[in-house]
Amino acid sequence: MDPCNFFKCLADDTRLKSLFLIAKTGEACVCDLMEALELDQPKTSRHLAQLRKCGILQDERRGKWVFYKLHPELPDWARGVIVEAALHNPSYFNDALNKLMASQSSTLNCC
Amino acid sequence: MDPCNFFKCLADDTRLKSLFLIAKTGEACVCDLMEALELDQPKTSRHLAQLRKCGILQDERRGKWVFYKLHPELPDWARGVIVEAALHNPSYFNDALNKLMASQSSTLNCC
DNA sequence: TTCACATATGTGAAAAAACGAATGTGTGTT
DNA sequence: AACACACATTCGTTTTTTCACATATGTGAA
Repeated sequence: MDPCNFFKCLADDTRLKSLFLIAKTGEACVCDLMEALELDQPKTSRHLAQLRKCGILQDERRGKWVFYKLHPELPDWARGVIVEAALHNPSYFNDALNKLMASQSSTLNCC
Repeated sequence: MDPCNFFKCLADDTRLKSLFLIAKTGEACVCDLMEALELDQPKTSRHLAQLRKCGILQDERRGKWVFYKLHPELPDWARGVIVEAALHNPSYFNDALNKLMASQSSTLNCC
């Protein structure tokens, strides 16, 4: 995990918010992230793919859906950066987090 | 300090190594950073200026030289990100750090 | 004031990253 | 098999970032 590449991955609004949301909730599927961040599907998917390819996220398919979580082998310092940054910048993604948690706890939700 | 902009500032080899060097040594002047990182002068200066303008670094002129250090009002979480990342990635900038410390401790050095 | 040195900035070109739209792939259902 | 849905990827374009080169500014010494 080259530190410069790692920070490049965090240096985008879509990716950083996705990471914060996933760090806070443990995991999330693509459709919930799309709705929480109000993004179209290809954009969401492309950024998640980038985070997966560099080893920050791990994906897991369950039926039709794909869930993303922080990669279990992500180095502790890198995980710490994400968690601490999320902890100290709640206003940056609070709206999205509320939407995401509402989806995840709703029985009406797709997944 | 918007977290996305903060990470954008770290997402470049020159800037990240400069920050790591400054975090490790406390402060450094532009000419020492240039030599340690083997970069030309405008490139070094431009990246340091970017870090200064976004509030990560503070500059201080002493005679002909300008010294940079981490900004005293940098939020703790942001300082922690830089310090922890540097601590866990020594091989990323160790060569440059050795050169920098050699310059700083040499009486032959310019500043 | 003139000069040498250290640092900063303006400019246009090149490289890299992000984008939207269309299409492809995998899965469960009928 | 045919279909609907969730997600991934390709492609050409636009935007953003980085770069090298030239030039400007600030400082101390002669």
